[in-house]
Amino acid sequence: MSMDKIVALCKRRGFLFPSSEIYGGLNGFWDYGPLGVELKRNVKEAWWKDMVSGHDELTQIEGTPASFQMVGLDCSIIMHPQVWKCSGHYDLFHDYMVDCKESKKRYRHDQLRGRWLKAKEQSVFISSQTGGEEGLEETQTRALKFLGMRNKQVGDLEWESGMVSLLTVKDFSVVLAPDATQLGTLTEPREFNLMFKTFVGALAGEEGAAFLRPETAQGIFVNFKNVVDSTRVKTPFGIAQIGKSFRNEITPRNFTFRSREFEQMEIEFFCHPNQSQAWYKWWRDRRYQWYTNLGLSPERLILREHEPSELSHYSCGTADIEYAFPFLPQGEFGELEGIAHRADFDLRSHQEGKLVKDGETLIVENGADGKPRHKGSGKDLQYFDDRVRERYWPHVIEPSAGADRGTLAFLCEAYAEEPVEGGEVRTVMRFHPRIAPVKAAIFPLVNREGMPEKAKELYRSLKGDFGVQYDDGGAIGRRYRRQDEAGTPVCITIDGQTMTDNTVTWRDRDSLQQIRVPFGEIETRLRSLLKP
RNA sequence: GCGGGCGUAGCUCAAUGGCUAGAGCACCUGCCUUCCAAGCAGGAUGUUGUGGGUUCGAGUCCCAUCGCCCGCUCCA
Repeated sequence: MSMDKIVALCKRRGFLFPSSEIYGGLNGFWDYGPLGVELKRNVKEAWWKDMVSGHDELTQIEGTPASFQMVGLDCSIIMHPQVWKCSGHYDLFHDYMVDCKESKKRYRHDQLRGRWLKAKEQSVFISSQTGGEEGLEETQTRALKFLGMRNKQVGDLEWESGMVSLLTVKDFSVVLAPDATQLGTLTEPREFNLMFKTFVGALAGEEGAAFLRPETAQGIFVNFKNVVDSTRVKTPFGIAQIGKSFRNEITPRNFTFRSREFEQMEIEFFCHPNQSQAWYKWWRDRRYQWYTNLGLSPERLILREHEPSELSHYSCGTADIEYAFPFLPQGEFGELEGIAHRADFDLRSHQEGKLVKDGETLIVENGADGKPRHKGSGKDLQYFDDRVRERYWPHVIEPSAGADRGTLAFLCEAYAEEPVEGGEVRTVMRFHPRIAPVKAAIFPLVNREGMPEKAKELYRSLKGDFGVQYDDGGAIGRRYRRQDEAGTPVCITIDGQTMTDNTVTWRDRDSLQQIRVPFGEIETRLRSLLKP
């Protein structure tokens, strides 16, 4: 299925528009139109209902170690800057980059290193991206080439230092960049920030610098104590949040898949360390199931467990739920959701200071001065279980879903073109009724003989409880096709027979079947269609 | 960030540097219409992505810029 057609339908029918389009658009930002906003709201509401408000904490679900509670949260987008230092985002997302004017390549300033070499009466810095033995070899080869010497003249090279970081180099005019043939092709280091920087207070200045959150999860961790103290939740329990996040993606691409402003649906699930592996597996499988329940085909949806080498420094298990988007090459998948076992990394980091892995354990990362690199809050974020009088940092399972990515996957999955009688091709969005933007359309078969009045009466009676549309424009077939493109599961037509026996035509979007349904059954039928 | 391609009506596309930028579909109004984009009559639709330049004359040629797509890079 071609992505172009899906994008075109989204634009034409009002699912998605480029942001600020009349001014030429803005790369990495998108707007949801009238149909799109309903679709995305339905996705978010299905998630919130299935994960939070509809959760039964009294009953133990089969396959889980225990019953559990779920509560929600909605925290501010701008938080104390220290949050992002302790979470690791500041270090991970905040780099200085240097560009090579000759090779057009870009490097992280702190990742380049090299050796000083005496050459032609001056000192030059032969740089490399690799360290260790490999780096020594590489700088040697490059030095020979740069000086136009033969391999057997290796012994004549006059090295003035071992491998040192580019950070120690002040004068870039004597640096040979890793892919350059001449000196001084690197630009000055430029700040490269994947987090959106902003300023709190009317007066711009570094002391007011802050960041738009790159994820919603940290708001949950920093409110962990507040929630525990205010709600009587006991482990195991989860805190959920839906909200906007912001990342300065280098290459926004693939429609809304990689946007700079996006919405997340995240859960931090706090449990006893002994049970965390069991919970991790259960959440992973449950979240996969959620997507298939809402219509994503298992043929296009995979649950991919990360290789140990792929894992973040703190994680002891991560799985991605990935969808075979039409814009990806055959056999490739794009991430919809990550389910990570984060252990006690976050709570401890916000208490003690940013942690790093030391062998199998996590310790506070120290700066050059021997003090914590990023100081924590110092607040006790341990959980005290007064049922067994035990104090501990709960381990955390984090199912983190992209609302826009999920919505995009549902759009791609729903899109279908199929031949119909008469050689025509019909375009239909086969949304699960729960997420369909419009639940039912109401038509009078013709605009006379009391049909419009009867149809409007039905429309008004349903409008309060369901997203329904009224349409009396053009021929009936045209109206059906219009609703097919919007993904409306049911069209209800008031016709001549309605006037005599009080039944309507109930037309199914996918099968095109028409049945007669008594007026009084309409609401019940719609309701059962929308059951989870 | 680099390289390539593209940008004309809501959509698909025309228009040799030269007349008022057209056609089909879709859309709107009316008529007609008893079930899957039917018919008839009429109607509206454009700063040719944007800004400069060359030219008597630019949708067409040049430059810049924005956006989209593809590949690389980057990121994870």
